[in-house]
Amino acid sequence: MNTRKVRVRFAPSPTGPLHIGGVRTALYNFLFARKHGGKFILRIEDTDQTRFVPGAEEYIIESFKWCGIQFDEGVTTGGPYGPYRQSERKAMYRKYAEMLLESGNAYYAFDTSEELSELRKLFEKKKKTFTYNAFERKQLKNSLALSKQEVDELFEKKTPYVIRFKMPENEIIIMNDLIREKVEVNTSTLDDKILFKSDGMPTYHLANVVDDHLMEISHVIRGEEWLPSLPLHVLLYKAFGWDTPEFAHLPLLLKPDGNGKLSKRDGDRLGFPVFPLQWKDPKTGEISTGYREDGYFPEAFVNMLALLGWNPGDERELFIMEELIEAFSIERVGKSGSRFDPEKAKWFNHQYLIRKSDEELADLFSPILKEKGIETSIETIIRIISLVKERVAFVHELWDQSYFFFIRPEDYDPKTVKKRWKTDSYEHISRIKELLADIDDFSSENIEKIVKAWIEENELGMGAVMNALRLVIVGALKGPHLFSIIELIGKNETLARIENGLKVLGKKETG
RNA sequence: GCACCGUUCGUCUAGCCAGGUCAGGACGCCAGGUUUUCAUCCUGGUAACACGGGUUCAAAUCCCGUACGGUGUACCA
Repeated sequence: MNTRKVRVRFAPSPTGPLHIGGVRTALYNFLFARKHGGKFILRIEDTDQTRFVPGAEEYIIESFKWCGIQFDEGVTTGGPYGPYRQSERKAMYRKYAEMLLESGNAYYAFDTSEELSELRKLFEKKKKTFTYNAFERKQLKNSLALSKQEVDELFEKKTPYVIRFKMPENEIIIMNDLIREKVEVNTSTLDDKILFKSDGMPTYHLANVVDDHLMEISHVIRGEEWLPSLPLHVLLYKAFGWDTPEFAHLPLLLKPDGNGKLSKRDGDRLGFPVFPLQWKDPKTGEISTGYREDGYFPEAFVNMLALLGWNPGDERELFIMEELIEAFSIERVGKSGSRFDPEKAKWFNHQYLIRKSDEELADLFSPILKEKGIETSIETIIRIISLVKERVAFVHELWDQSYFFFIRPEDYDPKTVKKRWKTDSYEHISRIKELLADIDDFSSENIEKIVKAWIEENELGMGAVMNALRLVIVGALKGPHLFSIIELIGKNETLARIENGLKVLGKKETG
């Protein structure tokens, strides 16, 4: 490893919402930077004007803010290496392309996109692949094949041109990757990539290498989809005479089922988000849900992503950001793609939820209650949450576990009625009603003591009586400790519910 | 097609570099326990070294091949 100051970057293209794979790449960069006391930079790679999507950059920035991933330099914060948006750096790239032209590492090419795609089709018919390489470039329209006079003529006629990298022939390039170790490739299998487009913009390859150098990036940590262009990048550094940074190519996130990498479609199909935040497509108006909107805590989301492809080497699974920074190392990132598992994502959220204080959860749950038209004190909400929070993975699921604290049952689960409302249930519950009416200390413990004593005195089955009582109080056989519910809803409500239950359920005739 | 990368329970993974473990953990699933119910929780169980060769006393671990999968192959990033 080199001993340079650690400077890493995340360099998204603002072509849409950030996919969770991208978030993970950024996260690993962030963790790596923090771990080594380095800097983390956000650079926007918007060299393709045709694919620019309004709102995408803002979306990316907001996503990281939500995740707690902070940048030390970049479009948001500025910094000494700016500008951090490639469209604003446009003027400088040409110079670098020319340096390559002068050193003989690049050349002009005048072939049009149409001509090239014709060629590709032609080759395909012959079951071959067209590659713009050392062999083919001799018969194409470029400054290597054409005479100086022909080239000058083309320039005079203002013929559009691109600048291509002159890929050397039959050289073995040996590269090192922090995750994959040695990677070898023969340059003859590569092509003369375009570095500079006819619209005056650099392609990714040129802009990326130039900016990484200028911004003194020490480690390039990016997705595995870039591994095939690593030799080009290494050759580019060499052609410029620059030191190469260290490289680490992260494995991809795969679909939960079937083959291939995780895509937006999988989320729609299987019902889980693939984006951190909700995204509305500005063109179609289509809305894709996000982890934030689905009720995930950012800590849980980050924790889940961190463990997808990386592990600490011991058996810990729950990490807050500080702990991730402490434990992270690029060497412990796996080599193979990870299937995304929505079930485990929920489990992580559950873990974070049960660790939150009742007060904090109450603050989050209050607006949901308000929306349902429930008016109650925050103290009550806190007490209810303490009773039910272990049962849920998301704040919004709290309602399903607690609505009966607020709403008197109107109907009773028919299956339970059939099974638990027995011949003498009416009698028993009527007696309990009288019993409860006389209790002054309406605490869970006291009520429980009295009711249980009564059941024992009368030698009745605990299950039979308690289930019937639960049925009239809750409306179904579910929920936390029954006496806690009774205490919370209070004496008046309890008696009213029992009365209503008796009225609706009535006496069951012996059948 | 070609190039590169990869392959341990259904899933995330430990173990591989420095060969010797009943191949460990977590999610899920199943069973039992706890409980007045449901859920939680606890305990237990389920289940994997892609295949074939080699090297070796000994291979998940080292080597070779095959299969399968992924990515790339744009004037996209």
